[in-house]
Amino acid sequence: MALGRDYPGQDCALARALEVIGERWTMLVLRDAFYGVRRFSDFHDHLAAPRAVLTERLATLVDAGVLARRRYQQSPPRDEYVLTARGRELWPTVYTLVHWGERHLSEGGARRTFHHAGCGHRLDALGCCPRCAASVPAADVEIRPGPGLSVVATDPVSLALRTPHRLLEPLR
Amino acid sequence: MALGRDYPGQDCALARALEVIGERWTMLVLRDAFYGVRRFSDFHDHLAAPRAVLTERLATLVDAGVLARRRYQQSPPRDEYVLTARGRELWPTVYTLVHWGERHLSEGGARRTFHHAGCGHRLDALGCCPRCAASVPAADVEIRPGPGLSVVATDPVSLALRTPHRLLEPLR
DNA sequence: ATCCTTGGTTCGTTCACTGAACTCAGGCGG
DNA sequence: CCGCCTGAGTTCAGTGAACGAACCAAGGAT
Repeated sequence: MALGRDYPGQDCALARALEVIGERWTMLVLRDAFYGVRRFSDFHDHLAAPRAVLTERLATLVDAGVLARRRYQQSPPRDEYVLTARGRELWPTVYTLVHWGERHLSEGGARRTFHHAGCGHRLDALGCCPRCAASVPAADVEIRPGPGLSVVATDPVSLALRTPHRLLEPLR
Repeated sequence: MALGRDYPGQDCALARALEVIGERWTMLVLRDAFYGVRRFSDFHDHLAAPRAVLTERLATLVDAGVLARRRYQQSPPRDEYVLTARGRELWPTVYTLVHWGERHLSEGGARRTFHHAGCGHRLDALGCCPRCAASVPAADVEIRPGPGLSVVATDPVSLALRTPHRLLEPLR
């Protein structure tokens, strides 16, 4: 009990949330899940996190009801990890943090831009469409490569994200 | 949790942001800063994080321009840590994560509720006021104790947060 | 029969977090 | 002047988590 991934004694919803999504790599796993990544090997190729850590994080997220593990083919048996409704509600958190990073820590312009898939307008700081004056759920967001995106990554996920893509749609 | 510092190879604003605020305890430090905590000993008493970790996290946040270290008295020399404009822009991230935790991980009702200080209405999922139909900056948010808040904590910060309080205002 | 792919598990090394003790400087009470 | 208190750290040994490379297994494909 001495060490741990939890925050005992913090009577706070933020601490509870961080026990689920605050561990190293977890937010990047969620980001990839929103981008359409669903398979273990794609998460691994794109993140370059140790496999054991990835296994553990995916299990934690499934236990918390953020991801669901689904069999998508029987032979050979293969599972994929998809966001649940509860997981999709984390989109504002992921988006606002990406937006903050783009604003304050990105030299050379945005790496990716996010648009309302209906009208094409770029989302504001909270993930709302300034034209439609409404918040945009993840399923209606289109992600596009931005001017600051480097071109060195060669893994399939990075390549797929070089073209505009709707969130939550599987990459392949 | 033992977070490493950085995410090399991730050409992504989220990874850059997590290198600043993704380490263990850092988000809770920011939450406390929004709640009005400014002094090292108050952070320490409220969080119960090891002093060495707290020292390092505060230094990282100051280096990143999220917090500013300010001398508030000369004799004896004492500094306080206050959110900068850049740090205050993290409010939507902190709020949406607290909101998600309250919705999905809090038994027995919300621990704290957040209101538009102008009109008293409770904020929605993105931190906007449903009455005024506008996003509410941290300085205009009032935090109130909720029905799920336990009463066991006895540190000065927890006690001060038993009464409604405007964000960013110093606790004492 | 052998190789390849997917999705892991195992394991030794390295590194970050923990808690307790220690430091230091400036008041303060007697 | 002496000892004690407070705020704000620093130091350090012990431990648990992350790392990465190797290994494993089931089911095709050649």
